[in-house]
Amino acid sequence: MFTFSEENYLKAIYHLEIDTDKGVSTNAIAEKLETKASSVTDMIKKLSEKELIVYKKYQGVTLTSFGKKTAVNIVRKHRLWEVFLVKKLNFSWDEVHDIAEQLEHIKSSKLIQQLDSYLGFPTHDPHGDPIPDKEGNLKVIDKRLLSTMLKNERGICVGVNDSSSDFLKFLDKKGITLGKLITVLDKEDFDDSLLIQIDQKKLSISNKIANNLYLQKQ
Amino acid sequence: MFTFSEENYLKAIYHLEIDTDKGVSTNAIAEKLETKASSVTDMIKKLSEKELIVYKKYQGVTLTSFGKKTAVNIVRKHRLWEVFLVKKLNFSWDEVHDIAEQLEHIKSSKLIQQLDSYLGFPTHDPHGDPIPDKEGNLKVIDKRLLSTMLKNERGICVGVNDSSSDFLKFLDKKGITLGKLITVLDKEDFDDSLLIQIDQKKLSISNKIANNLYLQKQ
DNA sequence: AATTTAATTTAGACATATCTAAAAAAATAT
DNA sequence: ATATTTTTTTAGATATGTCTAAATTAAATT
Repeated sequence: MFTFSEENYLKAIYHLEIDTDKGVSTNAIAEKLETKASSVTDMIKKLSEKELIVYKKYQGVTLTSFGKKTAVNIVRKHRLWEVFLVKKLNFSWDEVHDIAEQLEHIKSSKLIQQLDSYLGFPTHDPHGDPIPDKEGNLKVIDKRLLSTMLKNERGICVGVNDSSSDFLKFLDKKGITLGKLITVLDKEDFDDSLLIQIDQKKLSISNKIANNLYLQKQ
Repeated sequence: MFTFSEENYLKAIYHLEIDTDKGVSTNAIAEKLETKASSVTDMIKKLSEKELIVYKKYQGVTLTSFGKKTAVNIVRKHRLWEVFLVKKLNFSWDEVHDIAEQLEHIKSSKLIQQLDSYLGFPTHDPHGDPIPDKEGNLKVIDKRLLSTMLKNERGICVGVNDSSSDFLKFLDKKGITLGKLITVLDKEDFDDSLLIQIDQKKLSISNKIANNLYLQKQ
């Protein structure tokens, strides 16, 4: 079907498209994939010939419906494998990304179908990101960044914006995991830091942290 | 570490080395991997530079201990994934080979360690082939081809020589699975076919079939 | 031992995916 | 509107892994 490289480009474009309404720029893709703009241009031509993306010179790219379907399927595989690693093989949520990056390229629709069923058709991965179903539909939940919440508001922690191992380990250390109830006790105007309540503890949280935590408002 | 292609060559050489005491020939590798001898020569040079194999022009190749260790690890991963697919994801034994060919290249020692533990440290894959342990040791069982057994001898079916989907489906159809007791009722000199007893049934088995079934003599 | 056949290697080509350096186009600033 | 900066593309190079066709070496046959 497609090469690993092609699949990685499609996934990158898919994620970048979510954050913008215009086309995705060559440089944005290069940055995301840690490669050079010239390499991106080369690959863009190839994906365009295969009708996975729409491309006009200097205009940025957008996924075709075929390209989007393909990209969503890769995301689906990535997130299902992450669930498998955490739920069945006892990995922690900060260890699974790199392995899932490999597993997402395994080609077998039956494999994914069976894995999905084996895991009980999960709707979210260990970081709270939604898992597309077989048709590519996402269960989007109404979530807000902790940084946008006001004093005395509260919500359940349902996701992270940054899945880096360092950030996730930090959350573990502070006892912040998905499903925990968080209440904003105070906001500090000076540095936008927050005083939050979680379990019995009070914690001071920097704006950078609050900008990477999603809550579902209660 | 190594590329998929390098790993596939190592695995092929490993399997071919078992059947011969001399070096493995270029043509044998080419046939096994369904590629051309010239491509094999190219790859041989590369593996030799990396000290995975010993190679002298026109002499055939042998794995170094480093090469063998690497190859055994790939075999280990392949067979563990096969067990996973059959035991956990309800695949049948004739469906797992191609998927395991992909999964065997996933790089993560922790993944394999956890998978091994999750599966209960299996010693054999769904086709009866032994799974090397972490150190690369194989539990070799004393098995004989059904075709070498004499009239009135019997044994437990413990493995197959040919893991092709067609052959395995044939065995399923005849009710021949690992663990079954098979008794040789008669041998036909004319075509070397066998009359065997399995469960309550009597079956006539061609020599080609008998040459691909391993029994553990009772 | 010479000849024929088979196996192996070399030479040169091609496709994929990447890169650097330079050129071209678009966006921004003066 | 012109000049400058940034973005994007092109041109040409490199590495991997493959191939065909030709040359070389080894093995088998007479």
